Amino acid sequence: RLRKWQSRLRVSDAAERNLAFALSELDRIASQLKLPKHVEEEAARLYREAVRRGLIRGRSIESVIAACVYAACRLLKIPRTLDEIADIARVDKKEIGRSFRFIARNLNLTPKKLFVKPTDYVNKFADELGLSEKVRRRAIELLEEAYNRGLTSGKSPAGLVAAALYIASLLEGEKRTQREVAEVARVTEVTVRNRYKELVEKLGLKITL
Amino acid sequence: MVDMSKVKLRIENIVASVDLFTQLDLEKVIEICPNSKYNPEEFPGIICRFDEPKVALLVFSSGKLVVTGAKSVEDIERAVSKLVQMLSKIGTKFQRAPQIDIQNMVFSGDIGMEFNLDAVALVLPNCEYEPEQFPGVIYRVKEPRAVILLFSSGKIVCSGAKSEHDAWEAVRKLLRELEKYGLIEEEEEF
DNA sequence: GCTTTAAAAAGTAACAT
DNA sequence: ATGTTACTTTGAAAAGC
Repeated sequence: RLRKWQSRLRVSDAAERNLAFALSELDRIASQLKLPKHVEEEAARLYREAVRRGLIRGRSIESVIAACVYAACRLLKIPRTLDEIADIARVDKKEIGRSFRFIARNLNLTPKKLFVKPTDYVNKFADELGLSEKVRRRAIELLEEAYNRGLTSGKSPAGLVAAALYIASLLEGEKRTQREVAEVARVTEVTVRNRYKELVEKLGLKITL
Repeated sequence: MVDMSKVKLRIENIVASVDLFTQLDLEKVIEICPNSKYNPEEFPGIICRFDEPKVALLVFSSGKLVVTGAKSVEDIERAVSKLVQMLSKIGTKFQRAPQIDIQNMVFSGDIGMEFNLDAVALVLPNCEYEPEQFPGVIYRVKEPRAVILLFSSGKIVCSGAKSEHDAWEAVRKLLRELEKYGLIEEEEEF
C-alpha cells in the first residue's frame, strides 16, 4: 500500500511539474507575442482540457502549448500567424500544426469556431504597415469581391490579405512594396505576386503604376 | 439518390503486405536485386524497385514484404511472383503460396463541380479545413474507413480504402453529406 | 512516435537562372 | 522575375529503435 501511495505521489508530482512547465512556457510565449490576458487564459484552459483528455500522449508539451496558443488566438479572433508562434516556440511549425489539428479535432474546435475574418488580418497587417483606414477599406472590398468570385477557396488567407493590401496601397497612393507586405503576412513575395496577378486579372483591375 | 454519374475515380497507388512464409537472408537477397538499397542502420528492409510491373518492394528478413506503387492488384501479384522466382534461383524454398493483403488504396478523382470550401467547412460535420496549411478539406468516413481530400476544383483524393468498392462507397457518403447540407447545388455565386 | 515506400490533389516555399 | 524541384496533407504495412 505504501508503494502505491508513493507512486501516486510521484505521478501527481510529475503531472504538476509538467503543468508548471507548460504554463511557464505559455507565459513566455504570451508575453513575447504581447497577447491579451484572456487569450493566455483561454490557451491555459485548452491545455488543461487537452491534458485531462490525454491528448498530450506522444506529443511534446511545447508543441501542444504552442498549438493551444494558436487555437486560443483563432477562437478569440486575435490574428496571429502560425509562423509568429513558431518563431518563439522551440518546436518547428510543422509539429505545432500537427498538434493544433489534433487538439482541434478532439476538443471540437470546428472550422466555424476557428474562423477568423480576413478583415481582422487586414487590420493587423495594416497596423504593422502603417496603412490608413482608406486602404484597409479598399483591401476589404477587394477581398469580398474575390470571395464572391470564387477566387479564395483553398488559398492562403494571409497571402490573399497581403495581395489585397498591396493592391489597395497602390490604388490609394500609399504604396508598400510586395516585399514589405509579404514580410508582415509571413508569406513569400512570390505568393503575394501570384495572388496579386490573379486579383488584377480576374477582377479586371487597372493598375497604372 | 445521390447523383454519382459525373464522379470519376482513378487508382493511383495500392499498398499491400505480403507474407512469403520463409525466412530470408537479406545479404543474399541484395545480390539478386538490381536496383536495391539496404541500410539496416536506417531501415530494416531492402528497398527494391521493379520496372515491370512498376512497383517498389520492401523486403524483410522475416519473409514479409510491403509492395507499393502498384496501379492494380494484378501488378502486385506479378511483382510477388517475380520476386519469388528470383528468390527460387537463389535456392529459397517455398512451403506454400504467398499471402497477399491489400492494406491501402489511393484514388484521385473528380466530383465534377466546384466548391466553396469555406462554405463546406462551415456546415459539413467532422471535417477539417486549414487553408493556411493545406488547400483541401479533409473528410473522414467511418464506414468504410477512408479519408477524402476535397479541393475547390471538385477534384478529390481518397485514401485508406481497402477496395475500389469501398472507395466509391466512401465518396458516395461524402456526396450524401454535401447534398444533405445543401452544398451540391451550384451555389456558385457570380 | 520515428525510420522507408508510392501516388494524387493544389498551394506555397526554396533555390536556381 | 521565372522556372524547377520539393514539400505540405491523407492512408497502411513491414522490424526495430
